Amino acid sequence: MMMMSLNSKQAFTMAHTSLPEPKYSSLHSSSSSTLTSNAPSSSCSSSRHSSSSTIISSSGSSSSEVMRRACLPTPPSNIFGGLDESLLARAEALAAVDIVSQTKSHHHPPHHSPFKPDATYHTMNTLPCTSSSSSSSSVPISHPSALASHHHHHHHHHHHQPHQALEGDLLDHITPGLALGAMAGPDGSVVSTPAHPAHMAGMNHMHQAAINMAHAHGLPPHMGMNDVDADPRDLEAFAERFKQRRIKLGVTQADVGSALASLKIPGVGSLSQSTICRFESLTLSHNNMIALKPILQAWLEEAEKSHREKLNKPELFNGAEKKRKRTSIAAPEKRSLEAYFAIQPRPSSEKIAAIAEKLDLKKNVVRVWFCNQRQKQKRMKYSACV
DNA sequence: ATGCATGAGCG
DNA sequence: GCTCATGCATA
Repeated sequence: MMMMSLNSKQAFTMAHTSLPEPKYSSLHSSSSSTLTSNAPSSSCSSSRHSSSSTIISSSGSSSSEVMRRACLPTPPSNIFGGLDESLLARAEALAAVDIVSQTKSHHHPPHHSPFKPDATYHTMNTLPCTSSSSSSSSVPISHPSALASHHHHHHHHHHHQPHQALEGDLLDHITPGLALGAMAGPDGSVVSTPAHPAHMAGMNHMHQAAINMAHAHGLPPHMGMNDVDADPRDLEAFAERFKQRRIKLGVTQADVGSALASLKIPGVGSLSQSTICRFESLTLSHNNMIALKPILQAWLEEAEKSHREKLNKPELFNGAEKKRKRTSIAAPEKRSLEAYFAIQPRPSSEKIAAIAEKLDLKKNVVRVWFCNQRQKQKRMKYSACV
């Protein structure tokens, strides 16, 4: 498999209504709770979905994602005044149109499965799981101190609050449709993924204190708390250098992630390939970037040091359950969600429920989608900085 | 490289 | 129930 070169780096400067985002407490002491407490899950594949919108028809999501970010149909900000409904309707209409146009211009695998309502596909391959990087200890990093202290240059104007009226109307608008079309439980949500108790077996714990300790311990004095004030520009530069040097060392993102555990920095375990990738591409929050920087920098220095040693004397050693299902939201539904998001990024629970039913998705899926969408907006490159 | 998800912590 | 940091599963 080759990797896609699609880069998510698009310039994009824009004023989205930004975030109020005041605090940063974070810290993650992840514990290996094998419980399946939440996860409202729902019946796995079949179940309600009468909506004709086929789910499968979508697949070119990644590229569209980029486009999406690049050119968001930012709605006039006065929307909340009163034309919300019309706007929404319009957005949906547009979405519908898009669907059509896109559909025809779409290539697609010849094979067409009947279609899945939920669009969730499972792949349960039960690996004996002796995989190499099994240590799934996560590293809850974050810099309370950093955050708390002074840094952060977040400014942004905040956005106005949508009015309740909007919500009401919006719902009214929506509800009728689904009532007729699809039936679902009262709350529409229900069952869900079988719950995968096994997937987070070994997370570790950590506290901010530990992090601070980490700095006190193995990290160069000049970088510990200092990078607290790292400005976006520095982070970007570092990320870039990091990637370059990492590649030069012939190490993959995944390798870096698991190698972090070897640094033995108190409280620092391993990280996933995803996180390393996001760090390099700056698709993490500013704070997360700052928290990770010293750790990755420490790794980089260690790695280069040992690499040099190897070069000097190369001759000395020449030897040598079920898985989580990923829900897939079809393009049409996604467009609708985006339309809603443009109007109201933080829909109420009720509204989420209504949207979920209308799109024939699980409520939890919709809720999570909105959460993730909000997080995306906060990603470094496109929001807070620069 | 990214989409959808989990879970800690905080209200 | 949200925000955040992260991760698994996937394209």
